[in-house]
Amino acid sequence: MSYAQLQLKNQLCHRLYMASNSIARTYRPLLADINLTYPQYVVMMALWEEDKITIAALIEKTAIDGSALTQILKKMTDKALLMVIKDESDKRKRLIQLTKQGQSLKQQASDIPNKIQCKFNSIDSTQAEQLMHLLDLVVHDLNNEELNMLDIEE
Amino acid sequence: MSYAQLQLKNQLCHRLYMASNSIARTYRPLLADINLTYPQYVVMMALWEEDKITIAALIEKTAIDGSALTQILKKMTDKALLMVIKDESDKRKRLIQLTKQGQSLKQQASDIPNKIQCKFNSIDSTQAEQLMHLLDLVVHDLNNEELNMLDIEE
DNA sequence: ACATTTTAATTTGCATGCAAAGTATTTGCA
DNA sequence: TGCAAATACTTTGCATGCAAATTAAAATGT
Repeated sequence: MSYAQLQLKNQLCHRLYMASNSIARTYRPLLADINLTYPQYVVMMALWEEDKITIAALIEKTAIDGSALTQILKKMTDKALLMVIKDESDKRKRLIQLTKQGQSLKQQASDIPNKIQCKFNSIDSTQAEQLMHLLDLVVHDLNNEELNMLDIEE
Repeated sequence: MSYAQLQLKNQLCHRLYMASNSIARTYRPLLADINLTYPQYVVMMALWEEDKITIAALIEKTAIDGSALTQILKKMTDKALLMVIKDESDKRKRLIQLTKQGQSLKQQASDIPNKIQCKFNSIDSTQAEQLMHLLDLVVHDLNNEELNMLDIEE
């Protein structure tokens, strides 16, 4: 009975770990068809929604780590999906802009959400929304915790 | 209105991506205190539950990728947390056994679940269970999908 | 104006996660 | 018996995720 909390089967975190990996594994072959990794796909989605934004805005929108993003953008530039442009009004900033090819990839990617959705057989849309809501709470709590700690230190 | 499914804010997968990363980031400093990474901690939890199991069993229990696990076990061996022993009855297999230090680390880790739980302020235990259940469904669906494909190919 | 601080990105080093290929062993079967 | 097929791992190569240190440029304070 002791240490019950240390049991893997009771841990929310381990569930998240497994689910996140499962999803990434599921996306990989689909994204390979259009020569993207999952984080790169996330970057593309962000840019398809709003093009020519700063790296900071991209970090905010995608939740991809900044230092990782630098490398990712480098590879995507090599693939001619986007360009990293200096912002002349503030030379610290960089603007990310899709190329024609980057823009046209949107059509080829348009069926991916459906293909993914088809794999969820035991979850209806209500449960999916519930799940998204709960995950938002998790993220909010964990990110807020960091803010709280900053408050305390001040 | 078009391409609504391609919007990040509507994607369950992106939520999972963010939540999983948030959790890992939250664990990191706590686990650093006992010199473990999150996957290493998962391995320890599995072994605290049941010691001297095969690598295959460890993969089954932890859901850590086999090739990654090989490397992880190597590092944990270097830290004298465990030993990788050849199974004499079947020389393909390896048995993983905790060292004294590995066993005693359990006490030092016993407060980590509570410390993590404390960070979840907006989620009660009912919601946590709900969340775990939904994540189980996700994992089940995505892993089953692979099985289904195997069925088809046969 | 000018030094200090803050911002925005990049670089570096380490630890996975994963697909694909490779290496022993053991099983299964003709 | 002997060899192909299945097992159980390991190795390799590539792409992150992240903390910490660095670099460059803009904002602030005096």
